[in-house]
Amino acid sequence: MTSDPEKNIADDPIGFTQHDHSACVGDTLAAAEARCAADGLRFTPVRRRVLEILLQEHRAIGAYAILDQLREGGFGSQPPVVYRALDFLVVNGLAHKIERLNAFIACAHPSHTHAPAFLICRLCDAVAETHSSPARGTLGDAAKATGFRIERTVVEAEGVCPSCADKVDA
Amino acid sequence: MTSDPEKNIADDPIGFTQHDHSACVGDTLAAAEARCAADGLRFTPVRRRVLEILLQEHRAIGAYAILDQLREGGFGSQPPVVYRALDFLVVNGLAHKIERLNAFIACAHPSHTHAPAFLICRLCDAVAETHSSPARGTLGDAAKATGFRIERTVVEAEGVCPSCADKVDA
DNA sequence: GTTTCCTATGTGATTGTATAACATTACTGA
DNA sequence: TCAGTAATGTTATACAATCACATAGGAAAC
Repeated sequence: MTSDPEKNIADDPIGFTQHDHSACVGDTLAAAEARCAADGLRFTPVRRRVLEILLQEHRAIGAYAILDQLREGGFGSQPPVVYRALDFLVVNGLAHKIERLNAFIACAHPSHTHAPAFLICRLCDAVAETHSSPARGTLGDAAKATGFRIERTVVEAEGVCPSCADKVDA
Repeated sequence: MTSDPEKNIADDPIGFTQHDHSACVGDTLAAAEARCAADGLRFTPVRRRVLEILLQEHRAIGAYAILDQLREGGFGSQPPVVYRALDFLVVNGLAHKIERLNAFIACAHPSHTHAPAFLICRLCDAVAETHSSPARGTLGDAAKATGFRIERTVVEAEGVCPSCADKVDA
């Protein structure tokens, strides 16, 4: 499940589309660094490395898989190390947790705050990030009717991505 | 977190409303039994007991909490016992998993198939079930645009239920 | 420049969640 | 009755997350 370096350039499905992967890693990392500096947040080596791992993987990966990669880089190898870094990234909108998978993924749109939603392929585990406004629509109506105050939403769709659908149909 | 028998009659918040709880347990259990018989499914003692536990609790509870209660009834006491029963209930629409909580809850509308959505109170852990049509709206549009085929959706809103909001404001 | 405080990290231990693998039992239908 | 399948029992283990406490590092006050 480790990313193949051979595939890093313009050959990796993210959000089910192709793109220049190495550039996207570098760009996002630089953007994250800039934003942390601007907001007075400390973008420490561990946090940076964890975000880098998430960006390279470009699919949802579990905390312990991240930990394995951290270990190789000489960082602390105990679970709290990775969970603290992930918590920082999630709280500051640089990563998201996919509840369905108990796994994490780098945010695809870190620039603006949003209510993220995910499309999860059950065959290849690729995850595409989009956004939703669940507070509008049926759910929002139900909340309004009962007097429930929504603070945060989890919206995750499971199914088959176009690339895997092609393979299955073939 | 175990349900208090004293509260079982008409005094338990479900979906943030009051109702006759003992009747709802019995009725739902009977309905489940009837439906399994009709569909050729085996509503075995363990499965029945797990559904009963979920109905009595009427909030999301973890697999191991269920296991503790199973044990008392002389059922197998190993994790697979409860996970298999839960899987049966979830697959057949008699229970749902709340991904956000890694916990399970009896289905509130077992009669008709639906895309369930949940309102989760972060203060009292009460969970209300409603329904959504996430395939319509922003998420559906994104899926359509990328060619993703949605098979199942997880929609969970976290926030504060009306009852807890009253207490906080007071 | 040093002291102080707060934040972040390192580490060991533990708890909670979930599944793999395999043996055994029990229902169903030929 | 027998074979096949579905369900259960049980051991072990993998994966997920947190607690508690010690140590180090950076920022601000003095």
